[in-house]
Amino acid sequence: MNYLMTKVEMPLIPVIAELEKNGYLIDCGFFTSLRDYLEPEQADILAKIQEIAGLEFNPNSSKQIAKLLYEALSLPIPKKTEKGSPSTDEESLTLLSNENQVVHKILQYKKIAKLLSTYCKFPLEVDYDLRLRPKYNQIGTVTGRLTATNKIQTLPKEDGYGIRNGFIAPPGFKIVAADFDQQELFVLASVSGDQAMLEAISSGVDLHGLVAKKIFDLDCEPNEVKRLHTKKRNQIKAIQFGIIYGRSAQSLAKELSLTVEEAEGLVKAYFKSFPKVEAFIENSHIFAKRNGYIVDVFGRSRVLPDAQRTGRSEFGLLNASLREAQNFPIQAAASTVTKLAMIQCHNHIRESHPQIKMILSLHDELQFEVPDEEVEHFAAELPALMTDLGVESFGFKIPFKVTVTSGQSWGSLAAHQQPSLESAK
DNA sequence: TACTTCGGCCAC
DNA sequence: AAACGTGGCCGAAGTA
Repeated sequence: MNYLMTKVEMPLIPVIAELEKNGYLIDCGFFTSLRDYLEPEQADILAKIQEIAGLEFNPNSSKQIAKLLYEALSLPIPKKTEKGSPSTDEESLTLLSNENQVVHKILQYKKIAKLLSTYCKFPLEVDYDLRLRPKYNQIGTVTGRLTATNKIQTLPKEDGYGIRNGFIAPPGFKIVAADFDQQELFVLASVSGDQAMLEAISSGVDLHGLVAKKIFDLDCEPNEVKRLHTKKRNQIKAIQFGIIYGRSAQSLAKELSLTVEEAEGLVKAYFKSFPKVEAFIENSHIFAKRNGYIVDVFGRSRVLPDAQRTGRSEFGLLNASLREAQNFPIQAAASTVTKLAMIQCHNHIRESHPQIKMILSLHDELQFEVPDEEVEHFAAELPALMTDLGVESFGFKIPFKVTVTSGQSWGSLAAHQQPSLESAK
């Protein structure tokens, strides 16, 4: 039997069962108060929009918005949807927001509508004990990641109202969260075997800052790049994420307000610094073209029949496949790393901390509900539990890094006091 | 009423 | 026309 089946997926089943049994405690009062605050706001904004557009106008309808903006008001169409209709998404509306006051109001309305329709209904979805119990799907993605119901994986971070504050620990308990730092970049460095990137990561400094310093030849410390050269650091950040996603120079250029040539130059400089990253990407493309599938270091595979297309008219399909081939070995291996960490945490809790509950798994993060008196101890144990995974033979020669935070709610997690790096060694 | 498609938007 | 990978889920509108 192969590794993934015997050491990952099968042992994970009882962990997921626990996760589903535990659920996440909800502060229902928080959400009903927020709803009661937002509903009149929404009604006010709707009234103002309807003054301009007519009484039966519904800003929840993209069709009606398009009709109003592009027909009645004859505003220019910034972009179209996949099917060719004039787009009314946030990006388009923001571009038009100076043209007409109603656009601004529609944007405000959409923000509130999203919160009310999607993120204020948890009180209706909790069980008798006020716990939300998402269902995890172990085979919900092609890459090995978990999927989950109840929007537990898509709670907004910067919504202005602190939605995450409504996800709480009971009295006498704290939420303890553990995140892998830059998990996918660690994976990329490891599976590509790029010595420069591995060293950059091992150094423990801000990775985007360090790479920006290297590529732009900055003369400050890597950890100061974020403050002193924010823009340059953001460019590197976009490039590094772009590599994980197979992003084109063209779309990088658009996001960073650069010319395509400038973006291409940056990517070139990046690859010059990390040659094995470039080779790894090329090899992923070549493998997928040759074989019609791709496989990661743990043996997880994905069929990619479109990678073998050759026709001119199939170029789009081919390229989409090659991006998938490029992303898969990174995202898939990262998902296995998280699953291994889940299994270790679960086993350790079962043996030593019967009061602790695992309550969330979110791609590169795990959360636990921990009795106050055990928080210190468990927080200190977590990094080793999640990083000593026995995966050296799969190419992971440098340890992953984990950051632990804790707090009364998901929205108020704060850095946990950690032992210094020196004493950890 | 039930289901599907579309446009849109939230996360990692 | 766009050109960024993996998803869930919302309301509107159309269809069975």
